[in-house]
Amino acid sequence: MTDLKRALGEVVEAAFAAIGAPPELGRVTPSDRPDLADFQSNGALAAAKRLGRNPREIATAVVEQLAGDPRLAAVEIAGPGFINLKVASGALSERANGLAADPRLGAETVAAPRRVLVDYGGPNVAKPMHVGHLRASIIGESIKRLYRFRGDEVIGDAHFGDWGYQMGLLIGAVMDESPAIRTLVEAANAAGAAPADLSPLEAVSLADLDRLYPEAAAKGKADTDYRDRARRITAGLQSKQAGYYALWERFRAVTQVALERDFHALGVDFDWWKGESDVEDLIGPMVTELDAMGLLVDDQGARIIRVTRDGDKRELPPLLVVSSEGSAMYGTTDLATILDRKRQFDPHLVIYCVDQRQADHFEIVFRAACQAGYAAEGQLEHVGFGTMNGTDGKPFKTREGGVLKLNDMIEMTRDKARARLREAGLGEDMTPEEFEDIAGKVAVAALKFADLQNFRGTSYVFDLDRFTSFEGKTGPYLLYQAVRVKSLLRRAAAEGFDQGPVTVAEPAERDLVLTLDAFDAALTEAYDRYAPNALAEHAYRLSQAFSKFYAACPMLSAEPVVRSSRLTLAGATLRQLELALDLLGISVPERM
RNA sequence: GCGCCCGUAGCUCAACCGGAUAGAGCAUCCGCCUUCUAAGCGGACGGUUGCAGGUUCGAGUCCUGCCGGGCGCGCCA
Repeated sequence: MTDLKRALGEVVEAAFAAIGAPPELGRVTPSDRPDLADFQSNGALAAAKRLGRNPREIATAVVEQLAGDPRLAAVEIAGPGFINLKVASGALSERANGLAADPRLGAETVAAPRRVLVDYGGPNVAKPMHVGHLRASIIGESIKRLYRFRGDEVIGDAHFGDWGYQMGLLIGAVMDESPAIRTLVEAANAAGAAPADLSPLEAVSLADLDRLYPEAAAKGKADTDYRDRARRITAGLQSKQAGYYALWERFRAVTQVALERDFHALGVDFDWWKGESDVEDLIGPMVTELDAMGLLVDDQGARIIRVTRDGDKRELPPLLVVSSEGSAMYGTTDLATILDRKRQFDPHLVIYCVDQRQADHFEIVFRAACQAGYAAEGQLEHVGFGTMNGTDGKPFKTREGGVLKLNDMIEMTRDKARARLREAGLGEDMTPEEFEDIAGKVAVAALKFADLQNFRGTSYVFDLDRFTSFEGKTGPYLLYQAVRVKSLLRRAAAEGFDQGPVTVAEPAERDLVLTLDAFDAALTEAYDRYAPNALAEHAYRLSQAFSKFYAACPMLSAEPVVRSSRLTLAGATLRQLELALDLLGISVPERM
């Protein structure tokens, strides 16, 4: 089912072709001047330049070709040669009926589905997630849902940071603190078998790890012996010594519980919980293979891959594959992960939803992967995002200056949502469970919509009061609109009112149908540019268009034919809005 | 030093291959609830798109320089 924009585009493109102009110039876009038209084509101006003719003359010739199209109520030339198209009400009604009958509400699927892997979230073992993980989770989840909805086969991978020197540091620190654990780990290492009784490990909590890690990291920097011990432990873990491994598994387990709680609270879930540890065994053979390909170069005692290319504006650092001390580096693991994913899933596209600051790192890794033949040019995409800042414009910190834990942020937002609901006098007739459910949904909507309404590349200011406001361009406003339609439809159903064929008559109805029609264009843009904000914008516009329609066009009290037409519009709006919100990772309660 | 990103209304942000009068929300002011959830709707106010040049019929968008801000620049991840 084609939207009006594209259907009209085809007609105008054909008209351009008919007069000997490049057809692609006939592209139709929503009008910049809604007072004059619904759609416009600017191509006559460009065609005039190419053909050396007068733009208005070309526009006139094109308009003649369009004459008689029943979908067009008016075709006019304005200004220097803009072609303005006004859609006939009949065509709008027909389009509305098509949308209402379409389970996808006008959304197309991609012509050639791909296998796509979305790498997002990026939690670390032993460290609670903090606000920095929020954007990756929100944006990544939305991109995953969007790609899947458009027909691609999509895997979301949390890509756990669960390996390396940091683990060695922590194992040492935990053993220092707990003699019981030290005894257990050392015994298991000596025995070469997993401990029979794991119960002493249960004392290890995420809070302990979170407390110990910064101390251990600091000590490791200052104290050479301490660092060397951590490295030995790391090596022991990597060779899977039973005691270290058992303790590490405990780290993973306690972390995952907290991560799942946070992700669940945000409505984020993954298909894969793979981590750096999963590719550990691949690294040795991969290095051998890279060496055999002749890609590895010895440099200052390390083994590197040079990735500079002709035309680079500056010299990009090489990929450090093996450090001078013989260990694999961050980029090595990333490269091995690319190889692993190729073997496991053979993706056409891997989307890395990671902070923009890692742009250079990914460029280096991607180039190396292409050189090694682990991926083709364009198959690896770093979808970077900006930072979330405090009201002072600097990266967000707590009042004490520390990093805010994600769980605390979610809790703060929930508190705010509860307070807002109570202020509005809502929830008094609800069970505590329902109230909590709604508060949770309002909080998630507030956080996610505040994030996703901005283009991902730009940084934005975190302002909880603004995000949780029920007024204006916020998540709670969108939920309110959706809930209002639900309430209306419930009443209509209770009265036994049916939905029926749409007849577009009022201006508010025209605008609503035109907005509904723009859904696929928003999805396409969001998909092509990895830009959920295009979809967020559409959801907001749809809500606004509906709200105007709601104010201008009474339903329950209207004549039966008008009523059934408007109820169909309301129903289609609700379904498209809920769908758009779902693709943003936002779910709508039944009532508020 | 080199490189990347950013600079749009008082504030927070948009702007679809370069198109008409640069749009929303908040804030401020004025209207609208005995009728479907007013968490809403209508209206007003608010701009030399950091500055200076250039390309173009046309520039927030492309190019050059400058000013201001953020970030990154091999043995952490």
